[in-house]
Amino acid sequence: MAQTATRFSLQRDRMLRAAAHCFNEKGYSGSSLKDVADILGLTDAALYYYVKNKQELVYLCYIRAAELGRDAMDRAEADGNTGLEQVNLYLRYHIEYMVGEEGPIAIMSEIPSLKPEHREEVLALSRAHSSRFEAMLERGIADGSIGACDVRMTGNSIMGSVNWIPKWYHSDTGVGPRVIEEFPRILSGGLQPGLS
Amino acid sequence: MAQTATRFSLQRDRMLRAAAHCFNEKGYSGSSLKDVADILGLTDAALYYYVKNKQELVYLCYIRAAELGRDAMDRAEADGNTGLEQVNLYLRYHIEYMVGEEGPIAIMSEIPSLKPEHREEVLALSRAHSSRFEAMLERGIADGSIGACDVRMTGNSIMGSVNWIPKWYHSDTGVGPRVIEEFPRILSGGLQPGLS
DNA sequence: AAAAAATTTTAATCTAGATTAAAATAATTC
DNA sequence: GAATTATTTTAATCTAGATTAAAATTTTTT
Repeated sequence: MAQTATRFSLQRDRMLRAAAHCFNEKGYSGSSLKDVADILGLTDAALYYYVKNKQELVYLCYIRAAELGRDAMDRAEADGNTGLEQVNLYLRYHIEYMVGEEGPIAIMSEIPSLKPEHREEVLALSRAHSSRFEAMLERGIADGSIGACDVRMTGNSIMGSVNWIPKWYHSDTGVGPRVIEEFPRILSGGLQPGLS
Repeated sequence: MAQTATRFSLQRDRMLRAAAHCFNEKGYSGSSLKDVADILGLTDAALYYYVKNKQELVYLCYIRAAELGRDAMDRAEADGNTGLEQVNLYLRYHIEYMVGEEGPIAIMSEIPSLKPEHREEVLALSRAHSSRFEAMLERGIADGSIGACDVRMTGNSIMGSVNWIPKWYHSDTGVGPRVIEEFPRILSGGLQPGLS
């Protein structure tokens, strides 16, 4: 999965996680390169050794986010049998990435402000991800593990919920890593009583 | 609800909606005052007649968002009987605001980059809103309309989903206003089959 | 441990876009 | 319709923070 980890690629990866942290916290504009550099104990200028400019930094964060999302999806499809199982596994794996060692993962909230080529590329990845998720839902409907629903909207709804996690999850505040267990249940189980 | 609508307050309201549109679309940084002004057919400098600076513009957008959210909550508590009914009504009302005449409503994604006083004020409103929603869930658990769950996390989960709506909802693309009907059902119904 | 390559810093610039002040126009009041 | 008040524009500034180039340091290679 990871191409031979050189000093360079490792440091760059740390950088992407630091950037994701800042962007999730204070937004793209709100985060200066100095904010990111501070986390790494570097000077802002040093970041330019790893990326061409700030634009590219967000872009790379988004690519990284897309890759991890895809990875979670791949694993879920491999490991789950029914559509519902796959959905639950996907959620679990993706959330594990978000709140675990690999995290934080950047929220793709500013795709429109990327430059055209980058925007198109990220959008394509993002759409592909949504499509795969919708396909999972359809699979579940077909095999009877999921009730009939508008997969487009259900997908949007669940993905939105997932995307927002970094906004309220901070390992420090009481919530802790039980998200990993709870979250898939909440989303796929709904609020109905008597089903737990 | 609306204090006597003067020319000034009407124009300012238009301005807040234009700003919300830009911010939701391209983020705070990504949106220049010129972007906002263009929507209104004004010059960027003209905006300063209505707000002190860009900071205050976001701040006001967030206050407006909080007020509309509170309003939806008030109405839901008044109109619904069981906890589940209230939750569903709240979702419906809030989403109606988002996608209807009052919309768009700014996504509060950059609270941390507000200046301290503003940040505290908005955070307080935001927390109050979450608390009320959690209280609704507890009410539902108590009256048996909602199954036992971690209200904190369930609240975060559902609110996240709602907050993300403006990211994918655009009246132009196929989705259309059926969100209003579908969304509450998806969130409170979950994916289980045989319950529709 | 000297030489070469990789990484980081220092110290400038450079720039988009926020902000301001004064002038111009439009709306309202008398 | 003249005077007053409200709104908008024009034309400058002003500034944070991105970017760059050259020098300094650290790491790796031989």
